[in-house]
Amino acid sequence: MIIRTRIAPSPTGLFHIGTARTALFNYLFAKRYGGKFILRIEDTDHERSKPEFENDIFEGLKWLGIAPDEDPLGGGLFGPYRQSERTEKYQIYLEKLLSEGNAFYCFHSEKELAVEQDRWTAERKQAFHECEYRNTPLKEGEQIKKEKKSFVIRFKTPAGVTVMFRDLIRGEVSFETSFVGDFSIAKDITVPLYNFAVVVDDELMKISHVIRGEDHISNTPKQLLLIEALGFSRPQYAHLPLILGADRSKLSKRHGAISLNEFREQGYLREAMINFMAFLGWNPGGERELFSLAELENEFSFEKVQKAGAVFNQEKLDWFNAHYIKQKTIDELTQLCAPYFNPESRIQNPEFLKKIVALEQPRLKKLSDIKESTQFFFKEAGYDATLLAWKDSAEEKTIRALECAKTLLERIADPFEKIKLQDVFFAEIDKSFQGKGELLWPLRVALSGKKTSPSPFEIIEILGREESLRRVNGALMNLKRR
RNA sequence: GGCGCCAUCGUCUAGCCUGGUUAGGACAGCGGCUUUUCAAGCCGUUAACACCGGUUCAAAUCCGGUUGGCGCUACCA
Repeated sequence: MIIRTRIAPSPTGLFHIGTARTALFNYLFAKRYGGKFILRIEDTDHERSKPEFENDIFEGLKWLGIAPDEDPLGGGLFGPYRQSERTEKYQIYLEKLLSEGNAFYCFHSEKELAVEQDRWTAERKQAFHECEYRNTPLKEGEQIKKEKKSFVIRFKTPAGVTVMFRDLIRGEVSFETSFVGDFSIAKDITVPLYNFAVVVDDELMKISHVIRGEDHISNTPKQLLLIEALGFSRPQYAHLPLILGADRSKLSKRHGAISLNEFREQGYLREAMINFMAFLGWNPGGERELFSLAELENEFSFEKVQKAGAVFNQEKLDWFNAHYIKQKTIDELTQLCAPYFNPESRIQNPEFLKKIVALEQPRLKKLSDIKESTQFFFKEAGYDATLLAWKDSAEEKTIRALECAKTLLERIADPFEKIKLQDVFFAEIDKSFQGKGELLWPLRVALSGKKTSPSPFEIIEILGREESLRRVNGALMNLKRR
């Protein structure tokens, strides 16, 4: 069998992390077995679909490096790949269902339906729709349709049947049709609804494996029923565990689902995103955690996919990101950081930028951190004077440390070499200091205004003697004024 | 409410299928080292089998139940 997997997002919102993870797993499975990965846009709901959201999906996939083999942009043998362009195809099967008596027109109003639902709830029963119109002959239905303005096409669900399927991740899952009800499949002959459209598309696009989120499990029996009525072939199913928020509920747009492109804008590397997402619900079993996309393609299997939902852990993502940032060469990293520098730094020459990127590399969690963490190279930052004191050392000691640094700086001729600078400092250091931290911490803060920054010697080297002296003096004044 | 899915450290998870482990790793936390500051790195450490029963010499592992969590419950996808 030729493996064909697909993702079918609806462009009604940004391309978020859950969809991206589903895409990744589809891609990995397809690549693992030499199959095709397809992107289909589910925009049957025209009003809610927006082109910019569709674009967000294309861009996100491209950025991750998991571009589909067939999609609305590049096309393919089974297009079109946008549901809004496939209406005639759905119509054929809708007519088939109708004429064979497997579907019917339902004329209940939304209000009537709501009343029925309330009744079921009150009786503590399943709230499915058992339609009185299910046995109305098609001819008669079409007649009523002319008079009534409100109607919907429903599937005539056979009663008392057990629908069973083998999920690649969960094993056997079964549903009783008596709990499914006569579900809607189209608003009209030219307006198909989700459950029906997917089934037709999957058949026509020869999809062999449907890999999607666990939230679709309860749609599966409906789709299976349609597949059977239409005489289609069943794909294999794999329902992925959900990605959860910190409160363990499904990550959704309204709470915490950040779009993939937002991660990119914040400066998360694609390598980190891929590695992190792969481990959200999957684990190869060994102790290794660092995998490239290519390595993932060779390792992926459904047996190693988790059944329970996975909480999205930003700290772990940051760790992956910091790791991949450290792997970059200075040239690569400088390029990646370029868009994040503040405006003043743009005018600097590339060699200078490379120097400060190299200095900050071990401290970077995401690329956008570069702006904030290198700002002090361009402009003296304001800071709280109490930050100047190392641990709990006394204020006069801090002042002494800075004065010591000042005299040393004044004595050294600019330009200087880093090693020499450090040697001079340590040779001349006032012996009354407990440890060198008492000198180095205040100096570093005076220069950078930050509690985490590169070494003072590295900063002085870049800032130069004059600017360094100015900042040390500034710190001194700051302290004495208090 | 109904239906479905699920249940190992705070989080991601290994182990479960094929019962016997000091229940392993990673992130975060904490402590230390780096006889020089912030990081980084390295080392160490805290911390879990939801509960109750059954089977068995032996249960995280097999079976049943309970509890809990989540998902779905549209003329959305």
